[in-house]
Amino acid sequence: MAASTLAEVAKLAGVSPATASRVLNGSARKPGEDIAERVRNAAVSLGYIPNAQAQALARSSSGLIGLVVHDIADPYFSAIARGVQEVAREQRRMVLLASTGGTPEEEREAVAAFAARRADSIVIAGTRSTQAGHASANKELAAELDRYCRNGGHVAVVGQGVVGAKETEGYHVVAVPNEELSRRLALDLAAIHIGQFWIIAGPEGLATSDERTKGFQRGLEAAGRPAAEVLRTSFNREGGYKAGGKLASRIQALYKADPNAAKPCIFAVNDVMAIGAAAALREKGIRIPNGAAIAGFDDIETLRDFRPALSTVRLPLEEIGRLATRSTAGEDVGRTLEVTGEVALRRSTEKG
Amino acid sequence: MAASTLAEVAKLAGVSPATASRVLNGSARKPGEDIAERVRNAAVSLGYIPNAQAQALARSSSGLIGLVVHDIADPYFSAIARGVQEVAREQRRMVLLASTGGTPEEEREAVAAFAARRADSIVIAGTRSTQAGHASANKELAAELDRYCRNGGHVAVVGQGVVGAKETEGYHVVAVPNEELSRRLALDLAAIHIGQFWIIAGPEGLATSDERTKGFQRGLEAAGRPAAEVLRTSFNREGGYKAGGKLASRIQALYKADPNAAKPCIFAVNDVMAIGAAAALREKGIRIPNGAAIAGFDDIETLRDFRPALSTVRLPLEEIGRLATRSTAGEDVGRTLEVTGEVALRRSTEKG
DNA sequence: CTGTTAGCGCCTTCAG
DNA sequence: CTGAAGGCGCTAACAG
Repeated sequence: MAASTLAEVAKLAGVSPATASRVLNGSARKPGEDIAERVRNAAVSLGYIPNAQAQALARSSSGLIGLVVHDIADPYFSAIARGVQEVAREQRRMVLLASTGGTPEEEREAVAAFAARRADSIVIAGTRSTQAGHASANKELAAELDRYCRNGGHVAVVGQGVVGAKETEGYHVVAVPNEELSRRLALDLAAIHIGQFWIIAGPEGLATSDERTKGFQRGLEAAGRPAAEVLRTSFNREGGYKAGGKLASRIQALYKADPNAAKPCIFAVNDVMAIGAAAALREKGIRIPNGAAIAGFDDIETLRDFRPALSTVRLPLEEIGRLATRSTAGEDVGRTLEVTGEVALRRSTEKG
Repeated sequence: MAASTLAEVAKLAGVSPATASRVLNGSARKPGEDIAERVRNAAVSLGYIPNAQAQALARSSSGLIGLVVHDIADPYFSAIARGVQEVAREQRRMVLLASTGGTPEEEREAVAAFAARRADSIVIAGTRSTQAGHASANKELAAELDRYCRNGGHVAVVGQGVVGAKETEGYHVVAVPNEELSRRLALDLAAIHIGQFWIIAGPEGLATSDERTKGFQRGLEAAGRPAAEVLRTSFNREGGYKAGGKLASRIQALYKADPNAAKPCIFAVNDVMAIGAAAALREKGIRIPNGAAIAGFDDIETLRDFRPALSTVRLPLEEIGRLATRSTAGEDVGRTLEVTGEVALRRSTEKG
């Protein structure tokens, strides 16, 4: 027993499929109320559900919006996803989800799959990687997107543009001022901490991580402080934990050499890493903020109840998702797709 | 410039569309290698991307799997979503996402939308509500699902079955033993805590919340303890925070009346609520676990670094997502779709 | 093994 | 205002 079709509804109502279509779906011209009534009744009694696939094929617009994230379980991405989902709902469209793991090659696959499904637009929330090994995959991703746009697709990239993507029609970037914000964070921290700085960063070439690292260093420099040593690790909680473990030993050595040494300050390029690092420090007996200060980036909602409260940079994640989605839907959000954030100093970096 | 079609590829290769289709897509019989080669070249040079909509229409199978959650930014759901996504990828299918907010009416809408898109299967991860006001919406949801199944769709519901849904072919329930697990949790807690118990629960009628509450009460009873008083609030962090605030006053009163009163123990029906409650208690100066013990449910990954470590019940969320997805894909996962969890006692409910 | 012929379910010109 | 006809892009029976 298959779902009933428009033709069946039409037959039951004693009209032509064309008329039935006009009644049931949003057509320009409305048939007479009497006949419309019959059609609607027929539709209900048959439990008619329009076949969106067929509609999409006929009007070449699917009402689908593709969302690419690294990992939907990562709170950073799920917050953005919520924003995307919200707008999609408002616009009566549906979200197609793809978690990729983060390589440009996987993202290209996802984009291709979305293109195959004729998604009207695509939002890419993953961060760009400029690692040498990813050069050719990046090029292919850019090519794929370019083709998608030329075929009338709209794409919005969160964070920074896709490496090598042409600024074609329909290609938007929701810029996140990572560098500027972490520069400010560094400035604020340098004002209260006289000790040494360390940065826990993601793998080299990960754009978001690189930008935040660079901005932080610039801030330190502006404050007349020496550059921080950078520990590279994976861009997630585990990475933070490992790096935290290493730093713990160094911090212990520091205090052993000089019990009155100035308290060091750690900047992890995202909150999840900061939390991991904090866990490692705690395990080694280093208390925060007494033995070391630590700050993150993103201001992940789920992590706000963490104690000591984590200093971080608040990013309007949901809003980013909404903005990205709107920008692909023709709604002119204004040329300036730059979002803003703000430094949030809390207990984890308290003085003293 | 529209995307090129199979017909164009065929023409360029000098073959019929049928042949081109056989080469490019997974057909049973493979054409000769020489001609296949030509077709492939033509496809590449035209940048051919098969139109999944058209394919779906023709073979009446979309490769789509619909996922219904209350809120994708809630770590409980995003963990399940990760599992779903994972399996979908393995099976080369795509995930359609719908966040509903949690009412049966919205879920019905989502299911209808998935049905319209001819999703091959649907996974519903939200919790059921048996509130009186939801009775008719539940009925409609059940009817919608039933129809979907009769039309050949597969559905998997996480947690508990949809109220009133018929046990038709293609309808699976991934049962979560909420009651049993919280019963065990209560038993374990009763063994170390002699004080009073409180339960912070969601709104009445929310199945998951009700099951966990009931199980906990049963456990207390089995341990020879009086039933715990239940505070109903919303099923999220805010709800936990509010309830925590109320309890804080009562706990303070308790200690004021008797400075040596036995420490009370709070069970929040999910981790996110527990964290909210803990935050409220802390703000009112009640320390955990010294002034009060608290436990949650779910063992949310992002919350594991919370201190004091939260006692909870570990649920294999990702596995649940995987299982649900597999069960809808014909892969016979075995009749027993019951997952298991385990009590995890940690510092937040430490004795003394 | 290839090509031809019908659809899949719907929308949208066109006539009537 | 309604109905008939063609087409969206692809697949799956049939012929050849």
